[in-house]
Amino acid sequence: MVIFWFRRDLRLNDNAGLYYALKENPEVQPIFIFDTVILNDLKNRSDRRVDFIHQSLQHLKNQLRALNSDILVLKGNPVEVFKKLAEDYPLKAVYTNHDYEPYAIERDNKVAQLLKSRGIVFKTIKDQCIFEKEEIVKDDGHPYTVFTPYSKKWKEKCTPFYYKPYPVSKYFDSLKKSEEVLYFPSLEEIGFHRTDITFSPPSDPDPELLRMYKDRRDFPGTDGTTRLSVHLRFGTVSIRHLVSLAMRQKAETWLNELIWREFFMMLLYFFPHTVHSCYRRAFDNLPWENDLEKFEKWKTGNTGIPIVDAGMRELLHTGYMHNRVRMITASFLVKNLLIDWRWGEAWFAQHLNDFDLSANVGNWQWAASTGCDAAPYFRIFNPIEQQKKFDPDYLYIEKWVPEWNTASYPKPVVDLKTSREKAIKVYQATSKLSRGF
DNA sequence: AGGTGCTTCAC
DNA sequence: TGAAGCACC
Repeated sequence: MVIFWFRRDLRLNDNAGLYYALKENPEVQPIFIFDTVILNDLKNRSDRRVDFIHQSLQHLKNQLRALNSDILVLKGNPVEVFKKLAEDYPLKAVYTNHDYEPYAIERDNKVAQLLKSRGIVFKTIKDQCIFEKEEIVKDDGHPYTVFTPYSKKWKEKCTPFYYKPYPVSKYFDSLKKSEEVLYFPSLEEIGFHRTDITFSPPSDPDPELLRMYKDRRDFPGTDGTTRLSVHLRFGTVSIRHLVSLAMRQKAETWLNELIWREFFMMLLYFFPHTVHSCYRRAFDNLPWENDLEKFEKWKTGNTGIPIVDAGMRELLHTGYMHNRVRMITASFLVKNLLIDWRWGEAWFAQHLNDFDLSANVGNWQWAASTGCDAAPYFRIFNPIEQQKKFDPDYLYIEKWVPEWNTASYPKPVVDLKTSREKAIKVYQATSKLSRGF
């Protein structure tokens, strides 16, 4: 028996690993494992991401049932699960797509070792990005740490070959037939509850939206973005498909966002320590104030700065936050409240439906001026100026902070002018210190 | 993927 | 009086 192991690639169409599994084997059983190593760490039993996965698995199951096949859904530590599978079935091979996060690499190494020791082939394939690992590096072989030259190389290399879809349906006959419906554990049995999230398969972004993306994407009160991030996160949409759309529509700015995603994936692969420490090591010595009361106000959207509170409330209420507002709230936490970017990163990690470790760490370090190609430390967003520019009609603020203009709305938790000046002073002192002054 | 303060120059 | 340019943070 041959297994295809779904992880963050929850789709049948244009799935590289599934394609090779089906093409190279006559009978393939798709499986998914609710990884308890990951799930046990989740604080909220009503986690929207687990619900999203559960619903997309139901969708996959329906599609597979229509093909007289099914998906085997299991729960446990994947290493243990495969140990048992190898005992129960005459396993020949396991196919899966590459996963680049530190935990995933460690887990997959263990699984590979276990399978190898039992004579089972473990085959992994690139799927979640166009270029992975060291496929885009400088001519001297070192990784890029600046986005613009990276993106230039990326675009030069990205011929249509790289975003051609894998015609998986050609080999659907290789899906293992299943007369009986396989057992599908409920969310409750996984240890979680239903939430307000609804999964539906993504549809292509409107060409008009992609055409206007450059000019409309920065306004959180209007629908100027594709809202595809959660689908990219769980692989319910194919990156090759999105890149082919971007190329066809000549949506340069939108394509750059897809490349930023791969830039951050590449950086995490080369610099896994940046999950815990600053890429620019000098800033590991920043004297954060880490005021718990201020942090609480930031988390719940009660800072007294309308655009910041709107963003934080949108996050808590929906698991989503507009990207412009992610930058504003992050800059405010780090530069105006002088709270460690890792605290903010952890909060976003806990609440963003589209949370991806590489993008979250990369963007937080960008905002904190501690990362690769980061904003210089003196580049500090003024949330009032940002609001005037990007939510001039208070559309976004009215939606999330309707009381912004009343007496019941709190006074700002810090003075923007003085906190800004303090941040510049602290950053400057820290970077000077490390240069030996 | 910025903001501030100051200068200049056109009303 | 205010937009536009610029240096610096």
